[in-house]
Amino acid sequence: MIRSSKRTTTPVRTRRTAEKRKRGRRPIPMLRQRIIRSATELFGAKGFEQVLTDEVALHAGVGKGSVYRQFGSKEQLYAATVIEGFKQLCNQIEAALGDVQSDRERLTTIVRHAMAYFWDRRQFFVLLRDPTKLPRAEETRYRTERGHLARLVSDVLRQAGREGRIRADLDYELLAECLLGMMRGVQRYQRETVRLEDAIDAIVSLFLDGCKRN
Amino acid sequence: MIRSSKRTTTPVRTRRTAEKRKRGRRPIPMLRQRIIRSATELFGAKGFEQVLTDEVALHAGVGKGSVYRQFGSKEQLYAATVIEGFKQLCNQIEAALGDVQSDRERLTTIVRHAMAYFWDRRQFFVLLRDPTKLPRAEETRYRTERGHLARLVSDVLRQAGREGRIRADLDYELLAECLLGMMRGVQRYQRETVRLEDAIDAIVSLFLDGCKRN
Amino acid sequence: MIRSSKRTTTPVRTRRTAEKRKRGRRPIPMLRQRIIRSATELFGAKGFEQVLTDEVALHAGVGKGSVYRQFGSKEQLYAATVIEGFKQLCNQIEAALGDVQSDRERLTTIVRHAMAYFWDRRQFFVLLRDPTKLPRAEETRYRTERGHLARLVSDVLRQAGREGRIRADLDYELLAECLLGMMRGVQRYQRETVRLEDAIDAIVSLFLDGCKRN
Amino acid sequence: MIRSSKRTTTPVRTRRTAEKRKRGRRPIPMLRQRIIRSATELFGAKGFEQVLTDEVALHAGVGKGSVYRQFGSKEQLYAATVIEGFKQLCNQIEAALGDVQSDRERLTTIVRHAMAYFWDRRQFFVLLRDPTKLPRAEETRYRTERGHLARLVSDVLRQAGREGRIRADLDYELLAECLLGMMRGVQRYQRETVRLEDAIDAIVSLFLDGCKRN
DNA sequence: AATGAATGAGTTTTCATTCAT
DNA sequence: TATGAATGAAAACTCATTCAT
Repeated sequence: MIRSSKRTTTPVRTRRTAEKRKRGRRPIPMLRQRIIRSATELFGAKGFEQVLTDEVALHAGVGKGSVYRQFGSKEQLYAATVIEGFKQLCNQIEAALGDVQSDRERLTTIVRHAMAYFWDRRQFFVLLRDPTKLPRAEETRYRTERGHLARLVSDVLRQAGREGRIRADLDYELLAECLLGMMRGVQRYQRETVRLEDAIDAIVSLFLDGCKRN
Repeated sequence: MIRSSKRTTTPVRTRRTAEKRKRGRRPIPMLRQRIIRSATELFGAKGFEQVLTDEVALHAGVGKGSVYRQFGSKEQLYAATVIEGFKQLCNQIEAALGDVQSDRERLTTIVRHAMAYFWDRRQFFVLLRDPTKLPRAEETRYRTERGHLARLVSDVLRQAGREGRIRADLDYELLAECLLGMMRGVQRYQRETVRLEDAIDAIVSLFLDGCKRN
Repeated sequence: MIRSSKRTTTPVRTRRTAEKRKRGRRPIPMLRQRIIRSATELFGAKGFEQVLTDEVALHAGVGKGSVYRQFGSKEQLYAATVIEGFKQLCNQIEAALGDVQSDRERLTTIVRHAMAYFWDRRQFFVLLRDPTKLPRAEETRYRTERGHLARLVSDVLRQAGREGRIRADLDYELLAECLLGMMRGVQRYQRETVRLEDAIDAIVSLFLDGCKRN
Repeated sequence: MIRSSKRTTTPVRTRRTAEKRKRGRRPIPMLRQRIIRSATELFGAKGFEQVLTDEVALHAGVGKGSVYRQFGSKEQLYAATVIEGFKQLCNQIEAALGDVQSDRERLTTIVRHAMAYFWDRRQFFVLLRDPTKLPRAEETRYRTERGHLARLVSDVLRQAGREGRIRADLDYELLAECLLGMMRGVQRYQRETVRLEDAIDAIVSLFLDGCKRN
C-alpha cells in the first residue's frame, strides 16, 4: 500500500495549530493534500499525458476512487495541481520579496524562486494545453494564478518604472512574459550545461541591462 | 525499409535515372510531403496527443496505412514533422540573414521569422517531450535541427562579441535560449494582447538593451 | 499485479479471512473462471487467431477490460486457458484411474477422457505454436502441464513394463506421444466416420497389440 | 532482391531435360513454382498466420502483386502449397514403394518419407484449419490430396489384410490416421530427444506389433 | 504481365471513469 | 466515505488486398 512519506508534516501541524485556516480537523483535505503532492511530483516530472491516474493514487497511498471524488477528473486534478503550485510559488516569492529593496535583487528573488520551483517540475512550464476544456471555475482560477505569477514580475517593473529607475515606455506585462520565458528556455535547454546560480544571474542581468556593451 | 539514404544519392540518381523507379506502381508524387504538411498543421495547432493518426491521414487525403508506411509510428511522424519545420525555418532565416548587417536587424530577422513560423504552430514550441523515445537516428537529427536554430542566434552574438559590439563576458548559448524562450513566452501568453511587430521589437530591444534606463 | 501467489496462501487466508478482501469493490465472484470457460470454448472451437478478444469478453458477459486486467494479453489468456484445460483433464484422468487395474482399462480410461475432452476442443490439439513468446512463468507452466498429460500415459507403460506385461525395450515417452498423436489423428480426420467408442477401442487395441495377426 | 537459393536444381534440370511435364518453357509456371517453394518453406516453418504475404514475395524474389495474380489470396496460396506438398510427398512415396515388398518395409518407407518431409515443415501437420473457407475447387483438391496420403497407408494395410498377414477386422482408414497421427506426435514432442531412424522404427514396430509382450 | 506503393478494415490494447461494497 | 475491481470508448497499428504504372 506504500502509504508513503508523511515527512515532516506531523510535527509542523503540532507546532502551528493556531494558524486559522483549515487546521481544524477536516477529515478530507488531508487526503486531498496528499493527492496534490503526489500529482505535483508526477505531473511535474512527466507531464500530463504520461501520468496515469492509478500512478497518482498509488503514489499518494490513496484509492483511485478518492482521486475522482476529490477532483472529478484527471483534467481537474491537473488544474488543481498547477494552481496550487502557482499559489505556493507566489506565496514564497511574496514572502521573500518583503525583505528586499533593489530592483535587481527583487527580480533575482523572483527568478531564483521560480527556477528552483520548476527545476524539479520541468513539465509545469508546459502547463494547461487548453484551459478551455476545464470547467469555467477552474479555468478562471487557473488564469488568475498564472496571471499572479506574471504580475509579481510586472509589479516590480511597474514600480521601478514609476520611480524612474527603468524605462517608462515599456509594456510591463509583455516584459514579464519575456522574463518567465527566458527562465523556461534556460531550464529546458541549458540545465545540463550551466549552474543554476549562473543562470539566474545571467537572466536578471540580461533582463535589466541587455547584451549591448555600454 | 528501402527508402534509405538520400544524402549522397543525388549524383547517383542523375547518372542512372533510367533504371530506377521503373517497376511497380509509381509513388504518388508528394505523398510524404502532403502528410508532413498536414501533420505540421495539426500537431502545430493541437499538440501531439490531441491529434489522431487518422486525422492526419484524412487531412492529407491519404490512407492511414501510408502514414505508417512512410513514418513507422506516430512518434516518428511527429519527429519528422518538427525536424522538417526547423529545417525550413532555419533555411528561411539563413536566406534572410544574407542581406542584413546590423546586429539589431539580424536579431530582428531571426525573431520575426521564428515568431511568424510559430504563430500558427504554437504547439511546436513544446517540442519533443522525450526525444529519448525516438529511434537513435531521429533523436540525433532532432537535436541537430533544434540546435541549429539556437546556433543561428548564438552565431550572431558570437560575431558581435568578437567584434566588440556586445559584451564579451557572456554565455552566448545561454543567451540564445533566453531569446528563444522570450519568443515562446510572448507567443503563448501575450498573443492576444499585443501586435506581432510590437512584440518583435520589444523582444529585440529588451535583448540588446535591457530594461534599465540608460 | 497484486493477484500474486496462490500457492502457499491458502493456509494464510484461513487465518486472516477477516482482514482481507475488505476495501473497494469486491471482485465479481467467478469472473476469472467465467472468462476461462468462454475462452476454452471459443479457442477450442476456432483456434487462437480466429477468436477476437471482444468475442471472449462478450461470450463471458464481461467487459473487455476485465479480460486484460485478468490476463494481460490475448496470448497469456490463451496460455492460461490451455494450461487450465490440461490441468482439469489430468485431474479427471487421475481420479478415474484410481478404480482401474488392467493395463488395457487404464489406457482406455486415459484415451476416453482425453478424446472426450478434445472432442469439443479440437483446436486444442494444436496448442501453443510458440510457447517461447510467453512470459517465462507461463511457458514453464505450459510445458509442465502438457508434460503431465504425456506422463500419465508413460507412467502406465512404465509400470506395465516393470511388471513385465509389456516389452521392456521401449521408449515409453516416445510411445506416449504416439498414443496422444493417434488420438489427435483420429479426432481430426475420422470424427465424422467413426463412433467415439469404436475409435477408443481401436486406438487402445492398436497400441497394445499392433496390426499384425498373431 | 535476394533471388535466393536455386541450389542443385540447375544441374538437375540439365540432366533430365527429357522429363515430359512442364519442361517446355512456360513463362509463368516458373514464377509460380518459385512462389510455392518459398511459401512451403515459410508456412512449413512458421504456420499460416505467422507468415506475411510480403515475406513470401520477398523470399521468392517476386513482386507481391504476382503472388495475388497467381493465387488469388493468401488462403489459396496456402492451399496450393499444402496440396503441392502432399502431391510431391505422395509421388516420392509411390516411387519408393515400387521396389519394396514386405509390409514392414512398405510402412517404413512411407513413414520415413513422411517424417523426412515434415521434419522441416513441422507446421504442415497442422494443415488447413478450416478448408470450408476455401473456394470449392481448392477444398476438393485439398481433401483429395490429403486423402491420398492416408490412402497410401490404408492401401498397404488393405492388401496385407486381404492377403491375411494382418488382422482383417480392422478399420484401415482409421488405422492410417493413427499412423499419421503418431508421426505427428513424435515429430512435435520428441524431435529433440530421439533420433529420426529410431523414431521411424519405433512407430512402425508399434503399429505392427503393439506394446504387448508376445 | 509484373510490380510494389497505397489502402483501410480489422485487431489488440490502454486507461479514464464508474460503481458495488 | 473510501476503495479498487470492472468497464468500454478510443487509439495505435497491422497486413491482406487493390491498383496505377
